[in-house]
Amino acid sequence: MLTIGKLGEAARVKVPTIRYYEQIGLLPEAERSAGNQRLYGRKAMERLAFIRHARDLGFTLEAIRDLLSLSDIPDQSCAAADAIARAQLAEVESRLARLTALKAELERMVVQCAGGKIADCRVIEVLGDHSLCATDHRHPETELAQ
Amino acid sequence: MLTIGKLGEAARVKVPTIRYYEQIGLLPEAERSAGNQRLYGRKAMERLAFIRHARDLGFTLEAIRDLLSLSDIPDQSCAAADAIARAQLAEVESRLARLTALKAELERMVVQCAGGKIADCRVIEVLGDHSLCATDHRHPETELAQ
DNA sequence: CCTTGAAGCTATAGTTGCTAGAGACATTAA
DNA sequence: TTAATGTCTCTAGCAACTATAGCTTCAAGG
Ligand SMILES: [Zn+2]
Ligand SMILES: [Zn+2]
Ligand SMILES: [Zn+2]
Ligand SMILES: [Zn+2]
Repeated sequence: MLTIGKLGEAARVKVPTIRYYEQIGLLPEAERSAGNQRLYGRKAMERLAFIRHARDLGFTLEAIRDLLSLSDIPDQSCAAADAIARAQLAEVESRLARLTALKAELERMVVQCAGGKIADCRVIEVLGDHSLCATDHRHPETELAQ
Repeated sequence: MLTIGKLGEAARVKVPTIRYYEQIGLLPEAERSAGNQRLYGRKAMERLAFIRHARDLGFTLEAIRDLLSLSDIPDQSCAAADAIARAQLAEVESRLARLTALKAELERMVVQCAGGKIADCRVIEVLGDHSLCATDHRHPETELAQ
């Protein structure tokens, strides 16, 4: 059995994050030692590794919650799990598209500035006027974090 | 003079967001009508458009605050502004690199799954074991939102 | 002139996914 | 034994908004 610190080390997850996952019900309540400290076995370790890996791949905690529920029913079809992964892929692709446009605009701005005074700075100028942009990079609707 | 609603419409910024920007000091306190409602002129409009455009390009509010301060001193060198833009470009490039790796892993997962039962699902399997991944896509350090 | 509905006001709390602190108890090594 | 580290709970904070509640103000129609 591992203490929370050892578990965090093993899974490369910070201790408060583990407690947070327990608090929101993503990890089950841990066993406790005589002195009330959390103790973890191999199952908890695997579950945490799954969460960590899915987070590294950009899945939200909600998606991970669903994936974990699904993974508990081995006999069921994996269509739902695959759908979550495909949705995540689509999300990543849309962010990629957006970031690619941003990169182009930022490069243009930076390259075009001759580096004189603020009054003539192309960076400031472009930021004040989207019509100087080459692409329409604007926020389409709600695109969230990561 | 525009009411907050008209300003928001014109700049495509939601009304509560405008009030929020004022609250955090990104926009100056607006003039008020006899009935205590905010009124905006062309200068406020331009400032808000600048903020909105910079946000669309992924700049943080902190960076925008600095850019706005700089833009108020037309005689000074634009080196600092250019540096902020270059830092933002670097940030976008690093996010792009990470997302590109994520996309590859997600595609691999989704393609490899034959679509049977959860017990045999490649998506679930890979999420549980990073060593099945082709690249090291893991969170390097602190990479923030957008 | 009056009413109704939309738009505005303030203040507070919620979102996501953590992270940081305070103050108390537990465990471990010297 | 004592000091250092680890763990406990609870609360608050981060970015950048968004949503709600309960009010006041305004513009248009009858
Ligand atoms: Zn410049
Ligand atoms: Zn633009
Ligand atoms: Zn599958
Ligand atoms: Zn992996």
